[in-house]
Amino acid sequence: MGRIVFHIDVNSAFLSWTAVKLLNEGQPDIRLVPSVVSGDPSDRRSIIAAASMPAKKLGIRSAQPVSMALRICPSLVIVQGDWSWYRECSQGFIAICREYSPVLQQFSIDECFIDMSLRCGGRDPVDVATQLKEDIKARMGFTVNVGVGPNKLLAKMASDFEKPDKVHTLWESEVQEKMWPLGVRDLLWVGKKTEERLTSNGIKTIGDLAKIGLGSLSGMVGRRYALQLHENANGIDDSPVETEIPEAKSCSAERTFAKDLSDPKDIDRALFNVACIVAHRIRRDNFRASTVSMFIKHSDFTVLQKQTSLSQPTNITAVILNEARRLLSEVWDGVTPLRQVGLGVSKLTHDFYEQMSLFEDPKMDYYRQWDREYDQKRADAKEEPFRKG
DNA sequence: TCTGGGGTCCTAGGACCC
DNA sequence: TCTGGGGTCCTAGGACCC
Repeated sequence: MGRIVFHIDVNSAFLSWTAVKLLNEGQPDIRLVPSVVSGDPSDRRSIIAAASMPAKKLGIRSAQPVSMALRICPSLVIVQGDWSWYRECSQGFIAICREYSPVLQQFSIDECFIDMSLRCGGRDPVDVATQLKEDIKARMGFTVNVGVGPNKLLAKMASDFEKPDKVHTLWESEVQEKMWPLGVRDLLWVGKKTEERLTSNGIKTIGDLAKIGLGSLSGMVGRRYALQLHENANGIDDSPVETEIPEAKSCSAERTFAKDLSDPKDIDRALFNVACIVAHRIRRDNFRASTVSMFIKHSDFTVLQKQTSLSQPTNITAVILNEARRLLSEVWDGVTPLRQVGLGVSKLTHDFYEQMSLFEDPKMDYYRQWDREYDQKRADAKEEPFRKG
């Protein structure tokens, strides 16, 4: 008995969700006109998080700078994103999917897989998928694509076919006809770099990838990755629908400046801000971190990253900030303009057997108090999720 | 046109230990 | 004195995802 997996993907998620919110407020449906959702629209450097179908028809795409989209379409409607509303919408459609199967894996804020192997009850999976799609539309007010296949990979590839508001299948018997003619870039896990490497070797379609020998593919992308690409191009994917939410492994925050900055005071202020955010998030989720990393992005987009291990895991803002400052002084000359600074922590643990050192810095008590007050103030404030979804 | 913010995993070299 | 091999940890960098 083969498996049946659905992949549910919200169409232009942030844009659809914003449209529903505006409709609730009695405003016109932005899905019907060229419109986009962005971060801060007043920031010249903000980019597009989602575009409506009419905007897409004009060539406006996610990840484009807003300024570029405005040049294409000066009358473009630009709306700022609302994270807490998006979380509500996400939870809503995930809950509906869960009614269809409890074996559900959330893949991102707007995508999930459900294992439907035991849940179709003899009905045509396409009928069940169509019912799910209509159910979400009726109850939530936005549309989704549902991909139906024998595994997660093919279900996800299928949901990416024609949009919006569609159900597509991609069974093993359809792989040749529906997937092999597509460009390699359309295959999951093939990004820009791998596409370049493959096409320069004459591998243009997923079918080319499926048929090439593993040996020569290994020479292009490395053995391990070659194995995965080769299997996926042939429609093979044994990975289960994972219902467990994995523990976070890292937490980071970064700030891109409206203009590149070179004044150490400005850089330090930004570093302070991201340290507060990161430390607050790990405290909120009961973690301590043993590794602190810091990164800078130059005007030309080159990134320098530096990390250090702590002798003891911490969640204290001041400790994290101090390490980051030390790392910054090692990677930055204090003069070169910077586009972005970021700070991350990893090696996260819930172990709280704190080694009370006799020589603990007496300032630690003060730092902890400062953090408590910070957390208190932040508790009611709007908070972005630690991880999407 | 001029490129956000937040994650995961893999690789590769050097240090260190047995 | 010189020669190994294997395992693990650390750090830097790069690829991918949404």
